[in-house]
Amino acid sequence: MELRQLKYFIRSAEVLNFTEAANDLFISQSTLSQQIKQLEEELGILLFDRVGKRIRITEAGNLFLTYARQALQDTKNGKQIIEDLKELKTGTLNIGVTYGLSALLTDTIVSFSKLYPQIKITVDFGTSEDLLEELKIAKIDFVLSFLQLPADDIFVSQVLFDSKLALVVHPSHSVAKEKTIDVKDLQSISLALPAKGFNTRDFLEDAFKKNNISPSVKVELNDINMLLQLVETGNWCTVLTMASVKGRPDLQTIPITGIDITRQASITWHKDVYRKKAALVFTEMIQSQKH
Amino acid sequence: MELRQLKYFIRSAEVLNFTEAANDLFISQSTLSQQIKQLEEELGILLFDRVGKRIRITEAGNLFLTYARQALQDTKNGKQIIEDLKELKTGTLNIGVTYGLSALLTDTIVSFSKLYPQIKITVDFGTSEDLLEELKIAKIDFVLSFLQLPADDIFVSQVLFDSKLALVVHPSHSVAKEKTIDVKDLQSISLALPAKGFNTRDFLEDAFKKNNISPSVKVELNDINMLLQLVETGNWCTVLTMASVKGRPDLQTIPITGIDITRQASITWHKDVYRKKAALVFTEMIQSQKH
DNA sequence: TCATAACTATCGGTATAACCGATTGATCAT
DNA sequence: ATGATCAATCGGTTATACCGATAGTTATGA
Repeated sequence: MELRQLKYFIRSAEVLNFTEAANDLFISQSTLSQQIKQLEEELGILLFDRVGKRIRITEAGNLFLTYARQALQDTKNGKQIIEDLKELKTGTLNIGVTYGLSALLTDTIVSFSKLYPQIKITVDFGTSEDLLEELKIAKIDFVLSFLQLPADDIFVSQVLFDSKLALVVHPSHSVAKEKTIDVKDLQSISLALPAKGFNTRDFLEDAFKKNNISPSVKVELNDINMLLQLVETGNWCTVLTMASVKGRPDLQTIPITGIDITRQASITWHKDVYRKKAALVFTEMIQSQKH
Repeated sequence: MELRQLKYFIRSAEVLNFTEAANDLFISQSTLSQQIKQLEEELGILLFDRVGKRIRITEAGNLFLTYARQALQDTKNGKQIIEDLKELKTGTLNIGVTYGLSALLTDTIVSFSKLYPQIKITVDFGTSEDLLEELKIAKIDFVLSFLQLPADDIFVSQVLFDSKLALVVHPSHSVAKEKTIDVKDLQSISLALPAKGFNTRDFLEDAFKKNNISPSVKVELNDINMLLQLVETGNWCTVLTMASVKGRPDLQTIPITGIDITRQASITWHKDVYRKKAALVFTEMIQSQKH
């Protein structure tokens, strides 16, 4: 039994005329006759009575017709949901994002949701390591993070935009009046930084080392929001990319001079995993936003 | 898209391993790979991610899986109902019967219904002409009637049993004490007979004519039950086949001598219409009953 | 690190069966 | 009667489902 035969059968049952049904189905009458016969043989029962030059559906045919129609409808529904998925009328988008880039997500999520309200979005915060592991098992569709050498060639990355590291201070802080700050001067400021292991912290640590600078780190935190809350008290400063402080107008960013500490925000995909349309559209929206 | 491909897809989704699925499906791995690919091309979307030597179902695949399963289930249901029909677990039996033979139906309906309680039975009473018309358009499965020349060769008939015509009287009637009655003596008895046009009446009329007998018909009725009710009053007698009075122990049948008035109960089928199993079993039960 | 096993994709060839046109045989309308 | 209509059948062609072999990849283990 094949869907083809069910289609033939249904049309034949509708018009009760093999010749006409065959025309409708764009096949020859002989083919239709054969296929119906084949279906009848498989079911072990006649679906039509051949009375004279007419056909009439049998009780069995009528009973079977319901199920044939249903089966065909199911395949149509299945096709439709795939179309919906392609047109972003359904589905789920699973985003992985590191803490440092979480701030830039908000705007895109808002506009994406407005355009495609039927798409469900889940956001997974985590360290790069955690997220790449999730990406590996396709738990998330892509990872937004700062660029790092791909440890595994099952991943491919592309750069979204550059974002410089800057000193983040509260306006009440004494250095808040400065237009810029030299990297050497960072040593004299009490800093609150992301905990070691955080991507940005490791990058910073590396940059300090290369410039023989030993900053005075007073607080380490594994949560960027808490970190920014501490900065808001005015007791500490921190160093983050500009992108990380997006949407926090109460805080001030002061460019750091004497060192090039530009990070590249990037998106990472699994090499082999199908890139669902929702993911492609979403990342295009991120890239088209100004940073 | 064909059911074959859906089966392949479903099994593949279940074991997430083409090689194993191919074994389960008794096809080669290459064939499975090709068929899945074909399905994916038709849907315009990947159903599986091929990551390394593994496959993983995509979001689209998961969505589609539900519908594929449903479609397949529908065909199974369709097959099952056909099987049930063959096994007499469902379906409808439409019986056409002339008034004269309606009495003999009761016992068979009772025992058939006991054996196959899920089969719905409808009984259509009517004249032979009406019933044969219904048989022609397959509104009924067969006709139980007294044998007559098949006016149309789209019908085929077979004899069920012989049934003699007899005088039907109520015990209170004056002739009730007689063991037999000669056909000539019928002329002296007030008769209530089926209306002209009724098969039995026409047969009787013909027999009377051939024997130069003119009975005194006092009442004509187009309903056998009403006729028998009249006979029960003791005021009239009637002439019917023995079969017609089956199940009426309150009435007495007196054989008519001096004339051979044997009728043949028969079953008539449409030549070309599929004989459903319920109908075949039912008629076999009728034939196996004693008359 | 290298070999091996496990797994999927692809290629070329074969066999099956879907398909067609022509024909037959039947029925229906005129 | 006669032609029109319709389904079944036959023989031949084409499409394709299928297979085995193989390539290419990844995971496993010595």
